[in-house]
Amino acid sequence: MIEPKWQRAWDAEQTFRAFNPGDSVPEGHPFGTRHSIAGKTASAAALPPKFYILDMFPYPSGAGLHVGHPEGYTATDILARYRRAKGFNVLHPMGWDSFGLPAEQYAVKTGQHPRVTTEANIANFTRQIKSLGFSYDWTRELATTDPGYFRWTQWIFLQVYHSWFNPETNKAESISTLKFPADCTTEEQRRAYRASKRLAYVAEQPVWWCEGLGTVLANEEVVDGKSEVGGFPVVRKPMRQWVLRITAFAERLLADLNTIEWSDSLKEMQRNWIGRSEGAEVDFAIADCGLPIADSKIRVFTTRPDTLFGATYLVISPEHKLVEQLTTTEQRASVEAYKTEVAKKSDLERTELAKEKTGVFTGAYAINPVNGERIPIWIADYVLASYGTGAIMAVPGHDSRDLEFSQKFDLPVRVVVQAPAGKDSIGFLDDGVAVNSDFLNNLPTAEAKAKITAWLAAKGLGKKTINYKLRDWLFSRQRYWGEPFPIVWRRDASGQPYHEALPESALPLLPPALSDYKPTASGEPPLARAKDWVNLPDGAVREVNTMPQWAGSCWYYLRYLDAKNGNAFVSKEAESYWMGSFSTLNSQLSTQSTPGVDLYVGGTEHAVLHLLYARFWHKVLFDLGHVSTAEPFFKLVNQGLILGEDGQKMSKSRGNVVNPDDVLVEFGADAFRLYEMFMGPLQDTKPWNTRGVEGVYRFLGRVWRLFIEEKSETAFEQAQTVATQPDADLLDHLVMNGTIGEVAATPAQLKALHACIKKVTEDLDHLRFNTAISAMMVFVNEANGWQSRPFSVMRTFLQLLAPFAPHIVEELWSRLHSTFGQRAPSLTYAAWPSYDPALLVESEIDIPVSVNGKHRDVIRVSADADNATVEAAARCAEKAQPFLEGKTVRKVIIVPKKMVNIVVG
RNA sequence: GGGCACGUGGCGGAAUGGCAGACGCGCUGGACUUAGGAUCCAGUGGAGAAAUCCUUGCAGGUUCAAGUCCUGUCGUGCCCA
Repeated sequence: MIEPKWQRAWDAEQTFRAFNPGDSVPEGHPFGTRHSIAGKTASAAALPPKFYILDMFPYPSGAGLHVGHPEGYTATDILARYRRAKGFNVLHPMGWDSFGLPAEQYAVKTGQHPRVTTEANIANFTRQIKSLGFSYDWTRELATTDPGYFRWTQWIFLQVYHSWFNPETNKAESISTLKFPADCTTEEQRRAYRASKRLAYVAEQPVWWCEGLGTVLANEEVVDGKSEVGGFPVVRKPMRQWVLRITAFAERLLADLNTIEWSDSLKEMQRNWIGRSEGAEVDFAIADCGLPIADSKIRVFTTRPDTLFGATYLVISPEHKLVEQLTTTEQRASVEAYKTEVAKKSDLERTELAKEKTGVFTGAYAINPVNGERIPIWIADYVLASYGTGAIMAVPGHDSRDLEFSQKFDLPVRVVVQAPAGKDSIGFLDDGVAVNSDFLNNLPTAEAKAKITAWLAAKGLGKKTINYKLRDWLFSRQRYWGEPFPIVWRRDASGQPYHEALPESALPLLPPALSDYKPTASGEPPLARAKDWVNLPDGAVREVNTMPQWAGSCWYYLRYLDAKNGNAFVSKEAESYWMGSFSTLNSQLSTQSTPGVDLYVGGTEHAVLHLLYARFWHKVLFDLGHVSTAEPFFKLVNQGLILGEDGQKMSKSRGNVVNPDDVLVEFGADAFRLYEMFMGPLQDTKPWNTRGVEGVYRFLGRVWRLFIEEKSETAFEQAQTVATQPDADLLDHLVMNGTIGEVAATPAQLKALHACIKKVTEDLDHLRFNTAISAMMVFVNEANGWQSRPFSVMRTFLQLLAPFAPHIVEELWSRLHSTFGQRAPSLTYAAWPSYDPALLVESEIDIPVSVNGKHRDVIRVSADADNATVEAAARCAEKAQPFLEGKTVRKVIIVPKKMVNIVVG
């Protein structure tokens, strides 16, 4: 009853609305009152420092919220409320990542438009989230499926499309700054040249093709080489796809990790994903054996050019473009058979899961450039076409995969790196000393690398190269429920197709209405079914792929800044206020705002892809001058997973899923929030325990009874039982606890309060919610024993609890003030209490006494006692005597106010 | 196989190198009560009657002092191969 009452009050007042520069603040809004701008237009200078605290927005699934979602949301909500009380202008928004596969699959099955499903799910999520009392500014709510939103997703795609990466400036620039090479003279050539340089380009990329279903499948739809639906075989097949040139930004994505406050493990994951490795490209000539390409070369990438003398064969990927020409007549059949086999496997199966190496000899030979040796060329699936040059030199002596392969196929192994004494040189992977390597002999690995690289470069046989594991971003999907590309295809004079961007005025480009959401029989995406939509009157044909779900989530944090803007994805003023560097105004505040999103909280499942893609788009927007920071998220925290009561991951099949709705019915939102935070550190994985909820529920009960007379509580409950429906008037039965009065606080009471203020404040600054709550429990346990409870002390305590349990505190706060004839000020914008260190000082302190490091006794001394006094007291400590008798004191260590250690011999 | 993180009561978890186990759950006893699965009070790492001894996965090391720092080892989790 209390919770809906206050949720309605917050809604009516728009308590948590964040104001942009230029907004007019309504008369009487508590934020305006606090900062003296009520009834005025808020200029950036008049607004207090900003604090942007962001949750990863959810995909509104049909299953509704589970207890994992609100963990992060509760943490951010507590911090948002805390920051408001500290005087910041807090931006704390929520929205929906609403494009996605489940709604589309449901549409395929039932014919129901995904928008209908999506809207119903959003309504359910909204209800659930609102019932938890989170202080979101709902005026900024957004959904990626809203045309007013994806219009700008499409617009940003056009910015990417119209840009190229200039290696000289190391930045994205407008395609108009791209200079054409001299031999680009015709319009067709220039168009093709630009197309080859754009940040959004078209390429043939391997995708899962399922003949049985006549469609392309996503990775997660393929299980054990078969389609998840129907169990039909699938193969990898190259298809025309849109790709974004994220690899051009690899170096900056790597370097700028050093400018942001993310956990080390998260940064490490991003670094691993980008996978920078320094090495060399080396050209191997193909030995003349009657093949038509005797003058061609095979270029390999290696991180260990120093082992070149140990290369005893080459391996190229089965998809390598020279395979066809290299294969001899005798080997053709086995090579073809192998290629068919490999086409069924994913990259993961080929590299990580492969227990046994497979491969086939092509029949061809290459020449090792350092020693002229003829070495065989094999194809094997452990070499991927997409990494490096799609070919490697195999050094079985010093590479574990090459070693395995050579053992299986009986290929020669040569040691070229000497392992330190005691270790076997065969299979030695670390740095050592070069041997059997002619002019590299006796050089340590690092020097050998440098020397051979220089040697290769001088001879024109190779060069130093930096390679990244990061691939360009495959950006098109063969789906209905995603953003259509604002792109059309035309044909030039010679009949060659080319792509062209739609003008901005054509946005938003809406998907066509369909009655059937399946891909077409010929394997084209569902959009191809809408012939009227696809074929334009002037003969142009629309792109029928759609964007991936990542597109909408790549920039949503920017749209929140100015969610209703119809003229721009975000206004300059809003962007620079919320994302820009902190202002020097209001410098009296100890904690400054940071550039970008001040705090971003979400699960680890997005540690790589979402965060990398969003950083990439942000950098493009930054280069093009649309945003003012190079990085979007300054500080990022991953909340830990919440497991089921059985300690297992929550899942429907295990039947251990906890539904927040059920917990709310029994214990209420405040207890739920409090428990989510009390379970343990935010970042840790921890199991749910319903008994624990009862614990914090009892705590809230104790808080309630500190303030409310127990007899009136009983009267209220009886009236409630009689009442036919919940009625807020019943709350009038409640009477304030008579122990609370406007009396002076005793030193002990002040000390309890100020110790609590100190602990809660410091813990909130470090995201230590669990210990903050325990500090409040300590306070309540103590206040429970007080005969007289001063109004001022109890009032301040409520402020500390308010961010955690806002509903019950609002109720107590308003009752407390009205009981003492005061009008309750806004709890949300009441200034956060500060503590007085002087009140925490003890006149006498307990100091532990150890003998030889073992704890023996505790002495009580005056807090300002000097070392000599403390030592004298320690030597007399009763329980220490048996350990001192008959011994010589060699040394006495005194850490002032901490401890005494007597060393005896 | 490599990298990173983490191992503390029956459980979740606290501890700037300085009294290990805060706070909560559970458990034990008591009070109040028609009732207690409400509330309040007391106790609760292990052994022991007690003094006292033992105790932070295991084995070493540094230090006056180690859950905390270092080395090795075992186990768990995550990421990468």
